[in-house]
Amino acid sequence: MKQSDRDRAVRLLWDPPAESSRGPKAALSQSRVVEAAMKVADAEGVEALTMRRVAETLGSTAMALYRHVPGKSELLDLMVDAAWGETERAPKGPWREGLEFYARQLWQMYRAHPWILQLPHARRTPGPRTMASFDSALAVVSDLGLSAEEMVAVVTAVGHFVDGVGRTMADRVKAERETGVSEEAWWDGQDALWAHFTPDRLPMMVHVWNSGGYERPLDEFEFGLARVLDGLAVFIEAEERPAVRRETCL
Amino acid sequence: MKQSDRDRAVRLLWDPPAESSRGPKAALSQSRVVEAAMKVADAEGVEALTMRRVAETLGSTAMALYRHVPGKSELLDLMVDAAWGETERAPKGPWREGLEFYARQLWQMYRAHPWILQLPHARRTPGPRTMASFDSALAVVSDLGLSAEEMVAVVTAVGHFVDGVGRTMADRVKAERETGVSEEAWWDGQDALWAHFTPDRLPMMVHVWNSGGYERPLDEFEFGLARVLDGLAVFIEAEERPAVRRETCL
DNA sequence: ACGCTAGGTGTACGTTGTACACGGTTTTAG
DNA sequence: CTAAAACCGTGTACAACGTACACCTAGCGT
Repeated sequence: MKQSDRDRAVRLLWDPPAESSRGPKAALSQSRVVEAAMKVADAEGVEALTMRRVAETLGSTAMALYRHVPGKSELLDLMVDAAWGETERAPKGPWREGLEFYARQLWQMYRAHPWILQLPHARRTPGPRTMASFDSALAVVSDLGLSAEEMVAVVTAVGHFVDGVGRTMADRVKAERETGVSEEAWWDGQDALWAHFTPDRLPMMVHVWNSGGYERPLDEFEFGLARVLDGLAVFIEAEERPAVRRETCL
Repeated sequence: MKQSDRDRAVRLLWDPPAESSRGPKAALSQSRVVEAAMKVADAEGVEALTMRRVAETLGSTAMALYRHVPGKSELLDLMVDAAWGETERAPKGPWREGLEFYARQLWQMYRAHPWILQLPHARRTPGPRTMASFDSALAVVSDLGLSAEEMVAVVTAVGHFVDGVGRTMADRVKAERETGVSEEAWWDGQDALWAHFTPDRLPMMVHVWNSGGYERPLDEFEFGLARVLDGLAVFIEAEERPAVRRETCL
């Protein structure tokens, strides 16, 4: 990606597009394209999100979209920021409630728009609404005597956990939509697989299965979130914090 | 996916392929194809993983691969299980060391084969090596008086966190490979973006930035893992455990 | 009234997974 | 020893993808 492309992406997201007066009245607009694209992705998944399909739902042609959006990549940028725009900012108050609120907003966004988790995340130019949400999360942990690095680490730790559960959830939603088979029905049909789960090979797995460990599974999001917040509490409320400082991990 | 496809996928992973005696000597084999595919994915990313590209590295043609692997989807199944085969089983011992070991094995696998995190995960037929690793993780938490559901929840919570950091890491690796620009250099070149980060819009973000919160970031994996394990410790070592039971979250 | 500008269309290209028909090679059956 | 059967690898072909390019048309500013 060239510098010019990056700057264009920034303008696209941060400077609202000026509408022109000349030429024929536009049947489409940037926001209409973005909305239509989100509807397609919500209903049919990211793999159905093609320029032709979006155009079709708008009663237009693929190439018409390019008058309102520079390309598919930038369309995705706009869609992601629009999704963040639907989240609420974390409120001021006790850090634990605030972080939990942030996590639940994230989770809700991923449930409404699971395609976000199937998109590449790094190097995506962050939009104003994305940043506003992150800013509100930082505010939640701003009065705890944490260093700036620690504030960032705390918020991103929550984010990483929600990303992890979210991805699993998104994959399941996608599989159910594509196959029309529920998660439960799918595993029930795997007799050929179960035959290989023998006590000599997978002792714990078989034991857990026979103890009903998969009949009423704990909610993965609720359980994990509670643990993560407990762990952050240990860190935040410690008298002296360990110095877990290193160069960037990558 | 039809039942026959599922059963075939199971056989593919769990029953070692019998080699045939008739016909010309095979220049390729299933394991050679899988190895070559992993090398391509490691070096060039999952988007470069095309049948033609894999065949090319083997000095063969795309269609030749179909004699050894039913299709691309099954090839991915085999690749994933092969990657799990490179991990070590978590040792018996104190639960915290065991879970940490499991998390580090996961992390190491994701660093060696970041493409795993870009593949759909749900409904992938688990192979023997995948299951063996999971089984060893269950064994680590088997003597703590947890219920079967809780054992599963604890292990998957760790998995979800590592998945989350891993995905971020994988995206960064991919972006660096594709663009040839390091993460740091990329953000340095985003002057047009920084111009929009004003104190009135993003007060905390600007404050954190000015306090050097991004100069020496904490290691996201190490920091988060310590918090998650702390949180699990609170749960595991509690006198009475809360009953966080619900129907499946999805 | 005229021309510039911008919106929308149709065609075309290279790349993907893989179905299908084919030709060559080796082992087994008679 | 010969013929058949089984198997390996190749070449061609198709539909779907993002999008470059050339084109036509509608409407505002002069």
